[in-house]
Amino acid sequence: MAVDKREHIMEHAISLFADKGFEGTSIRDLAQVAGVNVAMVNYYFGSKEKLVEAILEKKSSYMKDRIEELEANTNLSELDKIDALIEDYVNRILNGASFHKFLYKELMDTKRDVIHTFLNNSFARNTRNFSAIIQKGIDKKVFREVDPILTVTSIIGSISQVVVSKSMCNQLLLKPEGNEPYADEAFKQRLITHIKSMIHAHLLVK
Amino acid sequence: MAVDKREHIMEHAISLFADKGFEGTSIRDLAQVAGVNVAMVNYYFGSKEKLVEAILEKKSSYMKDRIEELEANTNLSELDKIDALIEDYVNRILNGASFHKFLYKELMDTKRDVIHTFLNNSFARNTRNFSAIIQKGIDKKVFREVDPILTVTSIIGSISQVVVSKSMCNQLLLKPEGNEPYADEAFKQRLITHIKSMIHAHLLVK
DNA sequence: AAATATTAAACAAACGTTTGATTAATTCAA
DNA sequence: TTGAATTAATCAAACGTTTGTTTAATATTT
Repeated sequence: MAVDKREHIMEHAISLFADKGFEGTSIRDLAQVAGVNVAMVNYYFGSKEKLVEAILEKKSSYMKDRIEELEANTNLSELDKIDALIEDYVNRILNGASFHKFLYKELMDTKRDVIHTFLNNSFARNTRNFSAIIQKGIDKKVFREVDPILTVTSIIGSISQVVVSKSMCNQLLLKPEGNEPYADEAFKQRLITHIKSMIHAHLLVK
Repeated sequence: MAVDKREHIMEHAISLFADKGFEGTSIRDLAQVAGVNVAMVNYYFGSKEKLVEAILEKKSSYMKDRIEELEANTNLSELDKIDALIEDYVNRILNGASFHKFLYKELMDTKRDVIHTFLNNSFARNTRNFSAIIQKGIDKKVFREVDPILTVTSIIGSISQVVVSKSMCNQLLLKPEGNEPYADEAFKQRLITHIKSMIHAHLLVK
């Protein structure tokens, strides 16, 4: 049961950190929500900060492998690779919306330096690797001479913007408060379609 | 000196809240950085939370007025209005990068309910008003039948993504740590050019 | 002199963490 | 397979700090 309980605590921590922030979530809050004793967090993870590191270690190879795999793939066209990445990003980010929100908060936060640096490097490397695919398409003269880094920034930014606030999202979709937009397959598809359409026009059109 | 000191405290608060978060910034931190006594924050603002409300009240008509003004304007084409808004957003957000980061964190955070609700409504309303301009362009058959809400989401998301982390931004621009990318006029222009180019292709091309 | 601004000190509450006792699970010789 | 020995897990209580805030005295302005 030991491993299960660790993950049980981590899942609740992700959701609380996403909504209330790291400092905004007390270990007593977390313990209560997760249904464990206050001492358990320090027992299993050593400290509140190490809990964050454990969460990142567990969850954070994230898109890295997928991007590098696609970058190396020689069968797919650059446009196919970008389409695949758009789909993957939307699915990964929307399915793990709380985790992504939590990542984002930590990325913005300079307080926990090791974590801040780690996340900055991860995000920057993923963006760079992704943009290398676009650059290859430009070199092959399949794509227009767009700004590869900022194009990737727009893709990630489009998805992240959606995930920043559930209630803003519901307002924009004209859904009632309490709706779960990120779990809605139709919305996921709508977002994928929009981003693909925008990026295709951006990359391909004269 | 009273008003000046109030604003002096607010400016330092914005920058600290942006980097360390609301709960991550103690009043003692703030007082020291701002060079005032700990009691001054409560003396001038009443509480730490009311300090946030004062900051929002001061700074947060933000883009609302500009969007509504442009929406009502009958001289400009829809495309001109969108271009104007892209420029305004980039300039406003990058010039007030700390403030925007702080806004974003509060938008993501559900802990302070009044503020969370207020910001959600503001962001949603701005997005809706902005998208109404796009909708009008679609109705006039000047624009393609794009997704207006998600198109605005992409514009705002593209800019926000840049502002989320200064060190990620510097890494991507191949600038040394410590560089101030948001103050760089050339980068601002590069971002404006990219977004305009992407959105134009998205809106206009068959 | 009255009102406003500033201060150091003190407040209770909440914080992350540790403790020492208790229970549950596992190990392993008989 | 049993039952003592060892380890792991859980708990309530307490620890020392830090937190936001208040106080009461002092300084400055008006």
